[in-house]
Amino acid sequence: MPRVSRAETERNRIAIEEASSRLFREQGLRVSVADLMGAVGLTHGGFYGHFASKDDLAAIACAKAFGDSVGRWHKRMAGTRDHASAHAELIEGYLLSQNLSAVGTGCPLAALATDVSREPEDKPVRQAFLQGLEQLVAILAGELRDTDTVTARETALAEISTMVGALVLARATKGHDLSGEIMASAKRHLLADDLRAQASPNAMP
Amino acid sequence: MPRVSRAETERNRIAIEEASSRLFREQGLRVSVADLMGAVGLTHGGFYGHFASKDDLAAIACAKAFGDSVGRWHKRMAGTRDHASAHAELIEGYLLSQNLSAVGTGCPLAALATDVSREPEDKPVRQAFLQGLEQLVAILAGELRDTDTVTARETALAEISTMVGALVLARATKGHDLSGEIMASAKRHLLADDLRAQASPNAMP
DNA sequence: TGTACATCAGTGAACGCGCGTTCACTGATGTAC
DNA sequence: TGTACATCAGTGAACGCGCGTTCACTGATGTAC
Repeated sequence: MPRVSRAETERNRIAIEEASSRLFREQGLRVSVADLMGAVGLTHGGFYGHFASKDDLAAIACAKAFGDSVGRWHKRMAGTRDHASAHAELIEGYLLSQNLSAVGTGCPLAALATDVSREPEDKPVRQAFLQGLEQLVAILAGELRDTDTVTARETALAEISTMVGALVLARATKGHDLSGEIMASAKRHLLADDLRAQASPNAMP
Repeated sequence: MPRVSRAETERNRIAIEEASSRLFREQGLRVSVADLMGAVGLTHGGFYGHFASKDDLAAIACAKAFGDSVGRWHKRMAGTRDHASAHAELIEGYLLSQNLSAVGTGCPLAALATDVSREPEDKPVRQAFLQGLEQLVAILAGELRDTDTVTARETALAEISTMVGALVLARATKGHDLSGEIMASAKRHLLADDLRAQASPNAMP
């Protein structure tokens, strides 16, 4: 039954983007167009009525995944009393053990970084990834009141590296004790840094 | 010209393993059997004379990649005066900017973690990855003389998470300023921790 | 050392399958009157 | 509001291609005498 209403078409487009955002994170950018369309109950042929190419959708889906993360990070910080506790909340929320399995709804940095690094430089998904990473870095740095913004950014970059590395390694070793050890160790070290920062003169808001 | 000598056959097998170890890291576990064989000048049909399956070779190639890393880590530490400088050497050697491009000869943790995490639990490459990671953790923890071995292991796990995350994110943003910033920030934070550890009572060897 | 023959490493066609993208087609939606 | 018709979202076959694995075959290597 072809030719659906305009409202239905728009809903389909959004559904494809959402399903792709999830499936790309779960299975990588190699998921087939047929699988992406099938996930919302459509066939592959209609894909090009919505998107110029699979590469185009990859960039859109990647940006959408970062948008979800930004929203989740803001929501987590909403209930906190100060910058220090907001910062700790972000770290603890990121290194929750349940995030191990939640690849499709989880952080696109951990899910897509390696896939993106293997994409040619001109692919649009690289730009989406770069901008998404910058957004998350800015949020985390915003909760760090170090000596200056340069130091805050550097610290945020190092901390995000730790969080992403821990999640990626813990996922690769899922089912073994090491997996949980990695998550716990990363969390403990990041929060210990927090305590040191709070103890230092310019640490409090 | 089929049927080569036994010595030649053995050399071919080793060449396939070495090429695979490199190609899997560069392009992921999805590299085709034909490409792997083609990389050493053979055709795809002969593959199953050497290996039971592509999954089998993936585990062998992964283990080989970790073996290379272990060798490189030991070589780096060889010229150092004490545990603290050996530890710093490992961090600096890992976060060299030239490692950004050297995916095929670089650390399998950064190159393969996401691919491995997407493999089913029973695939042999997961075991090879787990054992390889444990080897690298043991080496790094061995250079950390914290209060006890448990703390050393925890610190090593957090540090390796930082190193892997930084390399993975820097590769995904290659060509942009952010890429170098990530590597530099991770290195600086890890080495700053080193100084704190050296200043603490049980830090020196 | 020389000969006859068994072995088996590597070849390339074939298996059934899936890939990204294109396109003629269908028929319900949207619109002009 | 009702009718006629143009639009176009989605379908499914088709394009050329590549996938992992199998297998009959080839002919140089290895071995038994």
